[in-house]
Amino acid sequence: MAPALKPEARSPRINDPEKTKADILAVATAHFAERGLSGARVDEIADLTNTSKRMIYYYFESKEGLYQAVLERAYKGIRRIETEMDLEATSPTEALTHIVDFTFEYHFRHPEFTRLVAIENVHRAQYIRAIPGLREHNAAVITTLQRLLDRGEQSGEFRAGLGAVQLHWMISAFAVFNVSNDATFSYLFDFDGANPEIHAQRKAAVIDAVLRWCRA
Amino acid sequence: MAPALKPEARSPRINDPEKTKADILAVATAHFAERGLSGARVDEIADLTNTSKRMIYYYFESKEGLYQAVLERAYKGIRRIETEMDLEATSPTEALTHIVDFTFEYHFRHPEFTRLVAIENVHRAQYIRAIPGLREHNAAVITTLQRLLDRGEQSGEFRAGLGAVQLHWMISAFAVFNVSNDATFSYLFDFDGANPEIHAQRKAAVIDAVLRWCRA
Amino acid sequence: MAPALKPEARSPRINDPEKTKADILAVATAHFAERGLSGARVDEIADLTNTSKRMIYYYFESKEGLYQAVLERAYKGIRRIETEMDLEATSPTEALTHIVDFTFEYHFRHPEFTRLVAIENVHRAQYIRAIPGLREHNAAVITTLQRLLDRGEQSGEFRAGLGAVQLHWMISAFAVFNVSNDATFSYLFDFDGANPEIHAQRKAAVIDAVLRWCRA
Amino acid sequence: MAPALKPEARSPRINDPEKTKADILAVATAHFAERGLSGARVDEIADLTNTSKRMIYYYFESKEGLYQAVLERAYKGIRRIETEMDLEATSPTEALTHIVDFTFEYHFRHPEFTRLVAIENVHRAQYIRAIPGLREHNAAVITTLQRLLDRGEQSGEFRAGLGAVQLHWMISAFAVFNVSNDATFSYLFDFDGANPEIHAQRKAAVIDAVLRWCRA
DNA sequence: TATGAATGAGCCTTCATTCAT
DNA sequence: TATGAATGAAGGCTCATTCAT
Repeated sequence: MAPALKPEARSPRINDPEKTKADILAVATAHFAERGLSGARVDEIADLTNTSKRMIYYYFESKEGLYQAVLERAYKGIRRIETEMDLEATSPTEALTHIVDFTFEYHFRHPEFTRLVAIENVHRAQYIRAIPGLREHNAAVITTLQRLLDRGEQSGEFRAGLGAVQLHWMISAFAVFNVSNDATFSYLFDFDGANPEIHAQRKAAVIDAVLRWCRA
Repeated sequence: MAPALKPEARSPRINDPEKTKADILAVATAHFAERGLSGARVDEIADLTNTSKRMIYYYFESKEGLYQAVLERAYKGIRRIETEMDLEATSPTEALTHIVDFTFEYHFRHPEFTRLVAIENVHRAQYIRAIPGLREHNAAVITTLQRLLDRGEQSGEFRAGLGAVQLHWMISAFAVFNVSNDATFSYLFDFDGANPEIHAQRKAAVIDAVLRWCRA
Repeated sequence: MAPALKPEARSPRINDPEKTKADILAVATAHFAERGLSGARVDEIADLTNTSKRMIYYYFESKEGLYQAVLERAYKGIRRIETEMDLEATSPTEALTHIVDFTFEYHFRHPEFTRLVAIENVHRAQYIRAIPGLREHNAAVITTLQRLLDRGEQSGEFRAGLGAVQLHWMISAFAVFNVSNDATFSYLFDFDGANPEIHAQRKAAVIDAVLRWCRA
Repeated sequence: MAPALKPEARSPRINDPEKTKADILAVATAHFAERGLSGARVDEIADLTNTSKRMIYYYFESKEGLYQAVLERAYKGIRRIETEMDLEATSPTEALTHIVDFTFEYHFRHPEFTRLVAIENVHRAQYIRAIPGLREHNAAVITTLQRLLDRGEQSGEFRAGLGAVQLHWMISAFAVFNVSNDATFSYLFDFDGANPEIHAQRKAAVIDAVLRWCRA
């Protein structure tokens, strides 16, 4: 009988489910963000992982299951941070400035998230529908903004009749487009969004635009 | 015995290169916009065509060649119409309103174009680089906007120091995001961008935001 | 009605059957010799031709028909020159030297012919069987050699019992192997057969070997 | 109801990498030798195998990768046997006789090897360049022959000034040509190399020719 | 829990050849 | 005689997934 190989001689064996899953998710997030759902390759993801391809199927059942898990984790990221913002302490204008700044920066610093959202839109939001609790959370964002608009209206800083959803839409448009369309835009207009100076200018313009839209 | 099929009933033999190419391009545009580059299937495109799969390779050499041709045609569409706008005849404010309105509507009515741009961004603008003359045209858009900003500054309607590229960026952000992220946004916020009323409101808000950003 | 294009404006039109065929054959010879029968591409041959692909089928019926025509022309080349040799005028040893020298040089200077023969052997001599009169000619070569061996035996220069076919086989082995296996041999032994000095030495060795084999 | 197939009756699942690879290599060797690189069909090879086409790509990556592996294995065959010859024990003449005989027979009994070499030459030795250690081994053959020539010169059996590479070239020419050009030669001269009597005669002539060339 | 081996279905592409003019 | 357009069949290769251990 052939003697069994010593564990040390074999490829690293993790044997910690949570770690294994986290490892796969991290790799898959980068890969899906880079290549899209159909462009991604399960083999490539597995190769970049500390585990084998089989484990992907063991934990996530299918390529699409993995993609869904990736989406879920990505949305959890922005959710967690959003809820940490303290907006009540400052003036409405300051709070709004903070929100726009934060949103813009978050997308800029998490391009994988922004790209995943773009990819998910190519698939007509087919997969986020399976993520539980997602809509509920986002309702919370709207509530927050509505409260802010109300406060601003009362203080006389903001004009009346503004919709919280429309405001969120506007802020999102800027934050998302900045990342998701940077490739074509910076190519077509020699206007590199990754350049720190341009980034700062653009963010200032965006904050300015939102404030002007809200101001009384 | 089965009677011989009439020529018209058989798989049509076109023998008109332009027609054949146009047919393929039309089908491919819809298909790529729907599925993305990697998600698209050459077989499916061919099946929806009046010709065979072989002709796709005859005229476009590869799946990517076809995709590039689709992109080129799509960009030509918005280019042609843009150059037809007469902006000199009206006041700066009216002209700007017209531009924003038009851009917003164009993307809304040509979701395939907008989706193709999103898809191309997933691929880091890799394929539009091969389209000749694209950047030159877009430089023209900037020139047009700059002239408009200048006129507005002289007439006292617009404030000084605004950048034409930044303005174009802003308008594009709204027009593109409105279509490309509609799936996730309308799902998450029950806010259907295809609804005519919502569409009108949103367009008004967008025009408003741009004008307020420019106004002196 | 669209006016007909002037002849000058179109791609060169030969309209001389013999010239067209010769053009195709020349291109095809080089191509088949380079790539083999299955490796050759009708499209590539057509592209290198002054005519169109359709003409290949018009004159040669099929890829294999063209290949056969190429083989036939190649064999005609060596046949014509062989019959021009005057071997009767000189001594048997001189005549044999001349034959070996000539055969060795002919193959060396017509590598396409030698390569075509190698390719035809890969196909188990399947296509030369269709060339009329080929075997008859080669019988002539044997007759010539037999006469030479007889003369040599009578003059006492050559030993008795040598077979003309075996002699031809030997000479052919050297002449053919020198070209057809040069690629592997020169790679494996750093022994470039195309180098003039090596070529001369090798030819001398070959002539020497044949003469020693025949000598009484 | 149809009874379930016994495992043995189903498409065999080997699960033994070495066996699977060996199976593929054996089939592919015969197929490539028969059809050439471009003429070979991966599907056909797969069909003759105990595994599926997919496994060919699993182990050999591509058709060319398989072809390379086939070449490597074929060259290893002749290498192994060559090194087993004991040449030091006998007289130079006997040793040389043995080498020529052995080489001639080896090629004759392994026509696939000889044909593969011919095919590789059609491809200008493009693929053997990737086989590691091949040239080093062949250098060994030359060393062996040189030692033999030296011994023969000292014993007075061989003449001086003979080159080992040229000697190897000559022996190879006979051994290779005998197989690789048998199809055309035996067709053209009604001289079937596979006939045992002719084979024996020819081998004798070849040994004779080589010895006469070397003899003092 | 973990893995290397194995696979069927299907994808992109190419090829020799023919049709319409 | 000549040509560009068109094509069915097949070829090489890849993919997500499952099996045996």
